[in-house]
Amino acid sequence: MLPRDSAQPPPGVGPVPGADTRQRLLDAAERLFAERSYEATSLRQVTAAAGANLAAVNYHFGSKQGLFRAVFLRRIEPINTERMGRLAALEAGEAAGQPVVLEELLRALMEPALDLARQEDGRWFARLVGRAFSEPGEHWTAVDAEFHEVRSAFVRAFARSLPHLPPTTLGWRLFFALGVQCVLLAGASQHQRITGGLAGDLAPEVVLDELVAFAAAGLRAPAGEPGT
Amino acid sequence: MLPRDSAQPPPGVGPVPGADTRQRLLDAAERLFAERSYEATSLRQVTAAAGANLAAVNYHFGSKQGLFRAVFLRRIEPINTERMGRLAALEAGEAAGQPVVLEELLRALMEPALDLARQEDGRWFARLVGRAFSEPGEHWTAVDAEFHEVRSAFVRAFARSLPHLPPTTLGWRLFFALGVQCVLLAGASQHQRITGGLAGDLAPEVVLDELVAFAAAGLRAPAGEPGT
DNA sequence: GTCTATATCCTGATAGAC
DNA sequence: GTCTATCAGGATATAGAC
Repeated sequence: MLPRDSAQPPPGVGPVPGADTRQRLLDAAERLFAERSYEATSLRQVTAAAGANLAAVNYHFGSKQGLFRAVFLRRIEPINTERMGRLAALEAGEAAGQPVVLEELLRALMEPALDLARQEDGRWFARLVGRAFSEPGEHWTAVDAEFHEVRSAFVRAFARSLPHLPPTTLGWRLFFALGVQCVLLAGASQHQRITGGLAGDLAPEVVLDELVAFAAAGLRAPAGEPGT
Repeated sequence: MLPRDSAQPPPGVGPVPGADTRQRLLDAAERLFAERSYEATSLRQVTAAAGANLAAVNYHFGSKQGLFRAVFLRRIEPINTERMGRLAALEAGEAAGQPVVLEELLRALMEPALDLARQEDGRWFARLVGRAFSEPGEHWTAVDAEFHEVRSAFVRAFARSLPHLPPTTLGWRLFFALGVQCVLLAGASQHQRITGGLAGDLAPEVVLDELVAFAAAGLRAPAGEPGT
């Protein structure tokens, strides 16, 4: 009997004097899960930051994992929809005889997520989702299915775009390319520390260009590089 | 008055019937911190896995963070020593007129850590250290200083090896290159899931080659890639 | 829908006997 | 060095009044 996705108060009513508890819980949890981590964040911290009651979490989301799942689904669904739309557009052109340029495929995959990172209300989520790659925990495996469709569709598209690569090589390079994207999402704010302050800040649009250029060059690297 | 690094029982005595509690605690904590996470691991789980008493953690390491720090330092110091040694060798050749090849610089940085990942007793630590890049938490900032020396030495070497790159571009690309390494350390076991089973398993030596080839190509990508 | 109050359990840390 | 026992507090989750 949880009001999962139902019964928002009628729109256009104005400030809604305190009715959007659900929304405020999602916002607060998103920020805290990103800033600390899922395990390090307590429901007490979430409800305090949201100005809500402790019991509200269980009422609206059933459990802490349910809260995490809701935080995650709220933002990943639009992103994945946009990714699939862009991929479909590229594939339509491909069917019409226009071969897909690797850089455009990378942008179709990465730009929707990186766009979020530069919007004020999406920065926390970007940091959070960047850790999906490497952070262990049940909260992640419980939402892993949301990646499947996009992942396999893009893997197929990359395989068509790089037909000369042996499958195992392609697999590892895609792993690297997806990994760089996640690392950027998770840690862009730390890059100054990591590179020893070598680079100044870069405008976010330029960072996307850098990311795409780096990943494309890596994917296109000559195969069979000799060792030491 | 903690026996931080003192008084191991005399070597050559044999099984040491139960005297190496400290070592067993480090091993158990390393595995659990890597498998779950620092926050998700309780000291009770650690001591149970180590066959030790709960109070032993506080006796040997002072606190949970002290335990983490000890787990970390035990392995990172030899790795960083080897990295600096290899870098010094490359720089000696450089001073003698032999320019440093980018791939060799990358191998000097990455091979010591990836070697660990393929040794039975280093696999857990590899997974753990791979998350240093993106995982938040005080336990990480408390050991961050251990990276400084190696980081800045290699950043300078990369800058000399890629003199044509503007500093900001170099900064981002190094961020990406270091990020790919961490992603591989943290998630090599997950790469099958992520790439949709496209790639079979690859022998670890070959993975290093793939990583170096990918990162080198990314670092050398033509600058000023045009946007969409 | 929102609240108070509470149940149940686990957390890191410590005191002090052996 | 290792143990038992325990402290003080925080964790998730729920029951039930309003």
